[in-house]
Amino acid sequence: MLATMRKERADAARNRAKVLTAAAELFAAKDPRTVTMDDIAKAAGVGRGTLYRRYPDIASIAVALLDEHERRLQRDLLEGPPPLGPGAPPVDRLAAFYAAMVDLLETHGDLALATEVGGRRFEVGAYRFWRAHVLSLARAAGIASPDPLADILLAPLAPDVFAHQRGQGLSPDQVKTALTRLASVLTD
Amino acid sequence: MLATMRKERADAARNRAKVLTAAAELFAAKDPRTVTMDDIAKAAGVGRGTLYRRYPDIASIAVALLDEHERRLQRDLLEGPPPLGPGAPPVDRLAAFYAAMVDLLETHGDLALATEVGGRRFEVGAYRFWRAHVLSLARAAGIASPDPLADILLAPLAPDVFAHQRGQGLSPDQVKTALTRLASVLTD
DNA sequence: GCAGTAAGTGGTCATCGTGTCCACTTATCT
DNA sequence: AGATAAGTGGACACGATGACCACTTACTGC
Repeated sequence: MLATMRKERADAARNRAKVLTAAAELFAAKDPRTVTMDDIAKAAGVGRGTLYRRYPDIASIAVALLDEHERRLQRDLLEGPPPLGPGAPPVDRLAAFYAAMVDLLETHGDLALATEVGGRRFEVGAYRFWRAHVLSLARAAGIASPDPLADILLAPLAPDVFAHQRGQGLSPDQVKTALTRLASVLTD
Repeated sequence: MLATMRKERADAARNRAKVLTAAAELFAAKDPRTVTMDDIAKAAGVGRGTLYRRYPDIASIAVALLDEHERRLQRDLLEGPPPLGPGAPPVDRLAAFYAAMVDLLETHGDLALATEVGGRRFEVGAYRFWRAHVLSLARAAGIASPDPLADILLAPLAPDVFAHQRGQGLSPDQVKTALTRLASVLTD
């Protein structure tokens, strides 16, 4: 019952790669929220059916592209060196997390925006991970009821918020500084 | 040049009212983000063209409905009694603003969600007002560069964030408490 | 009152994106 | 080589958008 699983067909793997690179280029080229399934299919040179076989919607494609970058950060948060990883005070760890997320948004903000279509932001796995992390930091800081605070502390990292700030002429460093101040709510 | 302006026709005013009440009911009845122009036109008993004459999109209708409620809060912020209005310390004013916004979201969250379609959240007039208010509070608190902080402090009030928190079982009071803690970043 | 006029009305139309479906092709296993 | 299931891609139906325009109606100045 475990030997019956065929490995992925070679042409399927090739198409998967073509789809992902084509999608990445499209997301980077124009407003990610206006990219359509048809655009990606055409750019990748595959049919729409092929696209829908693996990805139910645009957001899934963007999530697949973001995945590897997010995984690295997630690993660093769990077992990397302080202040990102364990060992530093909660306030510093939160500030470090904020800074890392700003870097992530700065380099892959287009993908992050694309994952937002349909308003599924809170349902993707990554959000739950970030939330669990912030929640544990808040607990470690001795916050009484940290649950409502977790979503509040994550809200400023919403892709559209960051994009808006960048569009207003704010630099990533300015945002990082402001977020570091925000992290101080874990003091007391 | 001022006598040449005709007043609004009686039937137009009647239709405007029919549209607004019908839209309010629809937004309250189902997920506001799934309400369509056709739905509203049908429910109001008018044609689609009539709808588009005054409102370019769904968000405009929701904005029109939210407007009066938001205006009252805006007036209180500018000239109401403390701690909402002038007179109290910035931290307390921010906390009071947060509490008032939670109440607004609790009673009219459906409209707030409807104004978000198309991702125009930062372009509507209300956002600029809230931002200017928070900005002035941050300045009054002696924050060095308050501009990046303003958007960050407003992010937790995004309609979808609040809706998500409510959906997770959090009560308005819990959210208010957490936001009050957040307001303490204006201390120092 | 009574035209004249412009605002208002409502249905139709073209367009676009979505997601499903299915007949056909092709890689992989035996 | 033949069987089999995975994979492919184009066609299709559907739903929503927003523009368009011929018709109607309420206000205007005479």
